[in-house]
Amino acid sequence: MSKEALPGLTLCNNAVLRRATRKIGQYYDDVLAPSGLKATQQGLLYQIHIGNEPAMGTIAASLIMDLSALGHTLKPLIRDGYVETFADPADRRVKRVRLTPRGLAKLDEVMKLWQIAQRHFEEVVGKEQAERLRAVLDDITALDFDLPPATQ
Amino acid sequence: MSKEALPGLTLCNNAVLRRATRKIGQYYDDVLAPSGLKATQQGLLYQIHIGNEPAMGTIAASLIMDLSALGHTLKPLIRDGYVETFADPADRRVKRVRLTPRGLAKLDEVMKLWQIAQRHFEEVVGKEQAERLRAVLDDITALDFDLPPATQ
DNA sequence: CGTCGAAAGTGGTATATGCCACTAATTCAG
DNA sequence: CTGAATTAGTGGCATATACCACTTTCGACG
Repeated sequence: MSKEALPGLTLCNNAVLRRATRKIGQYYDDVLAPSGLKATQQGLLYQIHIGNEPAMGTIAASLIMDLSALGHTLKPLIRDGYVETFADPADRRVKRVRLTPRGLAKLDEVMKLWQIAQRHFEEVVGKEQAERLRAVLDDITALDFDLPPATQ
Repeated sequence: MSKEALPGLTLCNNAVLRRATRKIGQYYDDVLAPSGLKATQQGLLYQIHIGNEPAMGTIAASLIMDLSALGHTLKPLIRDGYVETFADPADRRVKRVRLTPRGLAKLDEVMKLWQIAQRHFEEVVGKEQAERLRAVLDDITALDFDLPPATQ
């Protein structure tokens, strides 16, 4: 009996998504490795870069990520001097984030690797297929799954 | 300028995948919450259940997950008495895994919640769309992205 | 104004995952 | 049969992510 005989592996939307994320994440991480950054960190630096000194809550919302998780994820980047934070003068509850010059340089460096990873990914998967995948994922991500539909 | 104006957010295959995984994972976790298990744990219990007292390496390979990561993930489940391990008599390097009776009961319980989550997900996303998504993700997951294509 | 509830983050705790160095058990070449 | 190479897991360390209880600020209201 081949492994394909196992049911369920491909039935759960969440499980399939997770598994794909591990695989693809592994691939991007491997390509970005020479920079010393993980793909998640590259993505976060980029997100900060394209934002206008975004507030933490803004970043978290964009990435659909828990605010506290973002705080934790940011720490290594602050520790390594790529990112710095400062209180919004208009509302001291708000903490804004920006790249340091060092962080900007690092982002340049890692984006070159990202382009290689992205290009090869699209070669292997197919540009159309990749585009379609991203579109579908974006659509789904934008949907509203109210909690329990009939958690009776 | 709307948030949609930001480039890149939807350009990186890995970032989009990760973001979707956070969102969908959140949803499944929420629905499974009454069981006390996370969706990852439900998936792992299920994987163990459908395997034939699978070896750790076998599980890790099926889930495309690092072997040591699997070991870590298994610990809470062992601690809570849902899962037990034993050495393969034929090859004592191999450690096999199985559900305890308690684990089997818990799996039954959580699978009911999973069905609710899964059903509602497919209602919201559309059955066809969900199937297509899983198929594409499976395809991509099966591909071989040799490391650096031209990491020059 | 003072009070009170909402909003934004922080810290602690727990799971999810990966890498690396190391150990134990097997396999295989000679 | 013995020593080298391989295979399966473990443990430590680091990042990724989430939830919850708190603290600090704001803003609204009487």
